[in-house]
Amino acid sequence: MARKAVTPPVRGSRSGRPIMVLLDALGQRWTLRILWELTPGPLSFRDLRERCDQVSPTVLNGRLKLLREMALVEREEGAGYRLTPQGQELGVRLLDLNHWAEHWARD
Amino acid sequence: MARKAVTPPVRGSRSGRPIMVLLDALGQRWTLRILWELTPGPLSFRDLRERCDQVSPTVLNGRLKLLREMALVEREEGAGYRLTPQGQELGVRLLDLNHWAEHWARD
DNA sequence: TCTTTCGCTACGGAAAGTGTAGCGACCCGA
DNA sequence: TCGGGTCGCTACACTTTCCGTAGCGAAAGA
Repeated sequence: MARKAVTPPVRGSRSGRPIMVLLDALGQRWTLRILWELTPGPLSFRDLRERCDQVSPTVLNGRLKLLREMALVEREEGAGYRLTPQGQELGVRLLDLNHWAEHWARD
Repeated sequence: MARKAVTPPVRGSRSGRPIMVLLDALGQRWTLRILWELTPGPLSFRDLRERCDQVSPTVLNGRLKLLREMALVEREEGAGYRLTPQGQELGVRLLDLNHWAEHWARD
C-alpha cells in the first residue's frame, strides 16, 4: 500500500494535516493508553508496562519512541517517562474524554 | 463495556472502566479516523471508504460494526452512515483535538 | 562479588490489517 | 425486460504488526 510511503513516515495520510498525523498516531494500539497512564505522573518503563496490561516491551518501546518524536513524552533521568507540556495538554483532553466516557457508559 | 455484556472480551482491559473500553476501541486503527470523517455529516459506505485512504472494506465494515455496537454510529437507509447523538458528542471532542493539533503542529 | 533493577532488544508464533475480486439487492433508463 | 450503474458487504490470499518470553548490558547497592 501507499502507506509504506515515499519518504516520510507519517504513514497514515499524505495530507500533512496535523489532525491526520495525530489520529494516525493515536490510532495505533496502546498509544492512547500510554498517554492516559502517564497523565497522573511519571512512570518507569517497567511500571508503565505493568499499567498497560503487560504490553510487550517491543511495542511499548516503539510507542514511546514515536511519542518522543512527537514531543508528547520525554524521558527524565531517574524518573522514567513523563508527559511534556504539550503532552499534558493532550492529557487534559483525555481527562475530558474520560469524563464523557463515564456518562456515555450509562446509555 | 457493560453494553456488550458479561462474557466477552473487551479485549483491552478487564477493568470495565468505560475509559478503558473507549481507549481500546479508539486505539484500533481507523476507528478515530472514521469518527473524524463522519463528523461533518453522513457518508455512504463507499464514500467513507474513499475518505479513509481506501481502507479495505473488511476493516471498515468491522469498525462500523463495532461503532454501531457502541452506539456511536448508526446506519440510515438512503443516507449511509452517520454519528448518533452520542457519537456527535465524541465528535465535538475530536474537533477540539483538531484545534489543538493545529497549534501543536507549530512546535 | 552477587544480586537486583533499570531500559531495552531478539525472535518465533499469532493476530490484525491489506488489496482485489466479486456477490446479491436495488434503481433507472431504454 | 433487459442491461448498466450503484449500493453495502464478503471471501480470500498475502503482508504487516503485535505478542510473549527470554535475556542482554549498565548501574547501583549489599
